Amino acid sequence: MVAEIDPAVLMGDRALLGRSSTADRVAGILRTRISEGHLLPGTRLSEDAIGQALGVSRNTLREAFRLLTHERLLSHELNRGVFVRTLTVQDVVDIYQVRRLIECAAVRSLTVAPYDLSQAEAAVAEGEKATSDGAWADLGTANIHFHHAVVALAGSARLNELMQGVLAELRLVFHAMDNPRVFHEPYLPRNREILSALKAANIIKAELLLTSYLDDAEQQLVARYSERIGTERRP
Amino acid sequence: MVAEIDPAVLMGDRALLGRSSTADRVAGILRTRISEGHLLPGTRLSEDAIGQALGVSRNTLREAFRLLTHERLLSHELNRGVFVRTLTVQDVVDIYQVRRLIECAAVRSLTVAPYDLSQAEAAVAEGEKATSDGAWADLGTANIHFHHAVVALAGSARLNELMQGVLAELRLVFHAMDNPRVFHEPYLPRNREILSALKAANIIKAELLLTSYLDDAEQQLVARYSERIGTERRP
DNA sequence: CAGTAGAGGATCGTTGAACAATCCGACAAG
DNA sequence: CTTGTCGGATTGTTCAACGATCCTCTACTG
Repeated sequence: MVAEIDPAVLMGDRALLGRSSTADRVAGILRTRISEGHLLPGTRLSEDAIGQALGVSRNTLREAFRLLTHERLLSHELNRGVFVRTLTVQDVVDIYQVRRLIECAAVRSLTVAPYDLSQAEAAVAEGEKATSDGAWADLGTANIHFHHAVVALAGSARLNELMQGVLAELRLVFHAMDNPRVFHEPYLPRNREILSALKAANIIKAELLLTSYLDDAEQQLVARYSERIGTERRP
Repeated sequence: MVAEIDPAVLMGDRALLGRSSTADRVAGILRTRISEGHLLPGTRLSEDAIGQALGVSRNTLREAFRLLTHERLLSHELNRGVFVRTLTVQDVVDIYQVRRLIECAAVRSLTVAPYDLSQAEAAVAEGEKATSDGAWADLGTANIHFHHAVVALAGSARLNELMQGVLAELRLVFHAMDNPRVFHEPYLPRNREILSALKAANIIKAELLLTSYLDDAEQQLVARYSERIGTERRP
């Protein structure tokens, strides 16, 4: 009898194999364009124009739109087309409500000692590198990575996905901040502080730090965002 | 000047008005068919057959499939088609991990006294009516409604939507229970107990009850579901 | 002059057909 | 029993077309 192959070995390769589909690739392109701020909120995405630009059919493009609409990056208005989503202040408040509940719950769920903080550690390092490079947009990304890593501690695929979506939405709001440095930089040391508390297995402290972090960010963002929206009424 | 109409009055009608789109309606039909158990997990949904049966084009049907795939009710395998999702035991575990975190977090977030328990109250009543009618499938639905109401206490649209999806997935698992009565009935009084604790503003007790509820349900479901899957290997 | 009605153009929603790519099952060969 | 191959069936993708809907601009009426 020949030695059999452990099926688990091949599991990782499955993703490489299965991922194709033009619609997915188109969605990926648009997703990065949006999250990097090249397509600003409110922009209308014409099926004809984009389909022609990317060289895909309208049907395929519509499937890509559908994908991004469910990720809340696009909003779809019947017979009017799709637009890059414009978040309301209420959306921002809801996003932070979700973050408060889920991130804190993820931290509080850490009872067994050996939990893996390497992702969170890496995200903080990423943020410190971005700071020393003066790449403030990357700093925002690193902060997002850190909080994603915090949620990942709960070990739930569904929660990870939700958080990924929520944080992608949050990026749309970040683009309304005209000075990313003054907004993002103060939060980097706070992330490291949270990480330290987690390392020390001081769950209570970590949760308190996290809560105040989110409260402050929300307050700052809402204040800045609401006045920003007020000035943008006239295109 | 003609008397003006209060805009709020028309808000309710908007949903009726705005909802069109053949794809959405098709998705709705399939969604209820699946959640009510007429389409069992593993069933393959042929584009040709269903498109012809519902009288819609293949393209439109594919948009509907895309919708339901993102709701995790269908699984889409490239070049093979879409199937009614078959959850793994790992999925069930993840679903209960999500429920534990979110439902408990929602309860714990109740600090201000006047929170609205009418939805939860109604769900328990719905369950008691289903029990007295002997409608055990409705009892399962009522239990789901109760826990949805618990999450709704957090007041977050995004959390509500997540929970709706997770509970819809859970319905797929429930259909694998051959005796819905013995599975669902014991949980009804526990829901009422949780409701009572909430009414008395005893948050800590409510959270403890909720945790043990979810632990028990998960354990029972995993045990029953894993052996069920084992027997279904041969079609 | 203001306000409304209507025509026109642009875009979307949906359909049907077509072709290539891929998968599945059966059958034959080793 | 396993492996290779073939043909049918289904999906992935594109294209063209038509009706429906919305937006804008014009012209008419008071």
